[in-house]
Amino acid sequence: MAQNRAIKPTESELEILQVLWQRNSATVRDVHEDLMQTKDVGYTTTLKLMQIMFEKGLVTRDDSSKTHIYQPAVSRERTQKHLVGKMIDTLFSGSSAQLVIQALGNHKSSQQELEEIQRLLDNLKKQ
Amino acid sequence: MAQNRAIKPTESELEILQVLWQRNSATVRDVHEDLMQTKDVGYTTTLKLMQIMFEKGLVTRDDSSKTHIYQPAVSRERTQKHLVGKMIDTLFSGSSAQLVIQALGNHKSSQQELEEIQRLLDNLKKQ
DNA sequence: CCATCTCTACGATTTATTTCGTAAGCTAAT
DNA sequence: ATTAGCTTACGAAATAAATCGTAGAGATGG
Repeated sequence: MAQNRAIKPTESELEILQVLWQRNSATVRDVHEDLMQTKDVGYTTTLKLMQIMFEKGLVTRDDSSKTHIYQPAVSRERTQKHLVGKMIDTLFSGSSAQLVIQALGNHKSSQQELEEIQRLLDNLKKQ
Repeated sequence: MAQNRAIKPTESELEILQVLWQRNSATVRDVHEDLMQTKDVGYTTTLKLMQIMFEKGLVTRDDSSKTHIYQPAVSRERTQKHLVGKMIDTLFSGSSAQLVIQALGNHKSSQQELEEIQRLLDNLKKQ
């Protein structure tokens, strides 16, 4: 069981995890350059955050070479599940359908994605 | 345009807004007692938070009588929209469909809600 | 009138989060 | 070997959020 901490990355940590999930593994510089495309922050800030994340167990790292290589230690799915659940609770009074409606209504999806949702919906309706 | 601040309630503020949205208007004590059902926190903490929210413009209040009466100043819908949008960005790489799938998959909805989603989906597919 | 209760205001403290400067160690190129 | 360029470690400051204690005002019931 061990690492069963509550998954609660902060905003900034989430941004970093986002990058790590995408690249699967990355150095501090990789992450930092990625982040710099959207926000302006010092290199050591990114470094520090990633060190803290390591301490918290949010990421693992390979420090066998001078430049450490980081990987996410929490899965994207589990984190999504956790945060979506929380949002449903605190913002949608527990109704996942309301969240779905909100998400579908205000943000466009491709035809293909809509099909995927349709299939899922068909399944749920059968049960 | 005036009050076009970024809507960014903190965790605790969101809990309070939740209560206010539900009741439409409430005193600090009302809110506090509601919150106490799930968390344990001092009365003055709730008071202070609500005062801060007032300063930020997240709530309005009627202070014509000694016991002030608060109301939400931001709509539930707009707040939902904002936060859902942010979540889609930072946690689902911009794919609202992924969020929908996550929400539908992990949290049960009533048959009726599924129908509502179906209708919405039909509409979207037509366009 | 007085004690008690409930409110608000407000300052202070604590805790969490983000940010960055500086130092020191490697490595590669001069 | 010296310098320039990266890298990590680490402490500390700045900012944000949450929590609470205390004081004082207004009402209420004895």
